[in-house]
Amino acid sequence: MDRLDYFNIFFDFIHKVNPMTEYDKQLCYDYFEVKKFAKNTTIEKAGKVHLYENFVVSGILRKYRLEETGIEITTAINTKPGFFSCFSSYTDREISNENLESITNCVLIRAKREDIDLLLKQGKTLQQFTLLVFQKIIEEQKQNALDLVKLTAKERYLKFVYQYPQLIQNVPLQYIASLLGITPQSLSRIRKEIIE
Amino acid sequence: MDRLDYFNIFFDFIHKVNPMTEYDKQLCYDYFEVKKFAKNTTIEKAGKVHLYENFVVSGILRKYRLEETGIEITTAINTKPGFFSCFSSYTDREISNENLESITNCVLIRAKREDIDLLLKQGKTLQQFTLLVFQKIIEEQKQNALDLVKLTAKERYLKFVYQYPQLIQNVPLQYIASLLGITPQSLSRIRKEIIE
DNA sequence: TTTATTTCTTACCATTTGGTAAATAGATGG
DNA sequence: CCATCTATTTACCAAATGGTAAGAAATAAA
Repeated sequence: MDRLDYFNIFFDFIHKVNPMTEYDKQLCYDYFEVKKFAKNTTIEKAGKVHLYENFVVSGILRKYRLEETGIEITTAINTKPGFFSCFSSYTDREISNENLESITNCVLIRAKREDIDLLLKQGKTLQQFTLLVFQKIIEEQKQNALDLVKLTAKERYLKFVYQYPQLIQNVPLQYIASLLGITPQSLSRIRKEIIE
Repeated sequence: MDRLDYFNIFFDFIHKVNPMTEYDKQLCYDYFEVKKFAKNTTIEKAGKVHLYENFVVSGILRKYRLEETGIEITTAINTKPGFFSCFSSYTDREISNENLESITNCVLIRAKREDIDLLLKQGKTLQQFTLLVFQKIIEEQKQNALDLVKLTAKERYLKFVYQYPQLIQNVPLQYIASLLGITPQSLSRIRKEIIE
C-alpha cells in the first residue's frame, strides 16, 4: 500500500457522506499526511491541546480519560475507517481531557487543526461535509446515552458484541467494560453467564 | 413583548456564539416566525418528519420517546434560551422517533427546515454558526454519557439539581427520573435521602 | 525458557437499583 | 366543592451491580 492507496480509503469515506470536488480532493491530498503507529502508542495526550485531526485508515484506537480516582474510562473505540479525534478542541483550541491511544498497529491520515481551518475556508464542499459528520456523531452519541439509560449491563454488552464482533477479539475486556459503564469484574461475570 | 423583543433574544444567542452580519440577521427575521404554545402541548410528533427548527425564547420543553414497552423516556429538557429540536432529521428528512412537548407555556421562534436550508446557503455566517452549535451539542452529550457511566443515580440527581435548580420546581419528577436513567420510585427515595 | 507484570476470573458480601403494589398527595375538570 | 384522574411516596422483596481480595491466566520482559 502506498500513499495513494491510503488516500483512496480516505476519499471513499468522504465521498459516501458528501460528494467532493476534484479541487477539494487535491487540497486534502496536499494538507494531510499518512502516519503509522505501533500498538499501545499514545497519539494525543490529555492536558494538552490536540494538534491533529485524525482519520483512521486501519487499526483500532481508543480515547480514554484518567479520573481523579485513578480510574481509566475508555470513552470511545473506533470501529471502522473514519475520523477519530477529541472534539473538545475542534474549533476553539482548548486543552483536551482525553488521551488518544492505539490498541493495535494502525495507519492514520492526519492534518494539523490550523490547516484544517484553512481547508474549511478554501474547500467548497468541506464545510458541508463537516456538518454531516457532526450530525452523525450527534446521533450516535444520543443512541449511546439512550442505551445507557434503558439497557442493562448485560444487554449493552450483547449489543456491543453483536454490533462490533471484530472488536471482542482485539480489545482488552477492561476497555470495553468502562466504555459500557461496567466494572471489569461485572463484565467478566456477564461474559460467563452468556457462555453458559 | 413584541416580535422584535423576541428576536433580540434570538439574535443575542447567535451573537454570543458567532458574530452575525446584518444581512444574515435580516434573513432570519424574514424566515423565522414567533409562535406561542400552552403548557403540555405536543409541538412535534414521533413517527413523523419534524418540519420545524425551534429556538426556545422562554418556557420549558422536553423531548421524549415512547418505548415498545410503553415506557416514556425523556431524552432532553431545555434549560435556557437556545435551539431545541430533534436532530434525527436535521439535514436528511428522516422520520423522528421523538416527541417535542411543552412543559410550561412557552414562546418559540421557528422556521421550516426547507427554509433553513435556503438560509444556510444564502447566509455567510450561518453555516459556521451551525458548526459551532453542533460542536457544543456534541460536548454536552459526551459529558452526559460520561455522567451516566461514572456517577451513581444519587450523584447524577445532585448534579442535576445543582446545575438546573429552576427546573426542579417546574418539571415533574418522572421526567427528570427517566432523563437520568432512574425509575421514579428510586428518584423519590433518593430525594428523601437527600432531605434527611 | 524463566521471571515478572499485567489482565482476567472467581468468590464473597455490601450496596444500589428495579419491580410490584398500595397509600397518599396533588392536580384537573365538572 | 366534589369526584376523578394522575403523580408521588412508601414499603417490601428481588435482582443487578459494585468493591475487596485472592487466584489463574495471559502477556511481556529478561
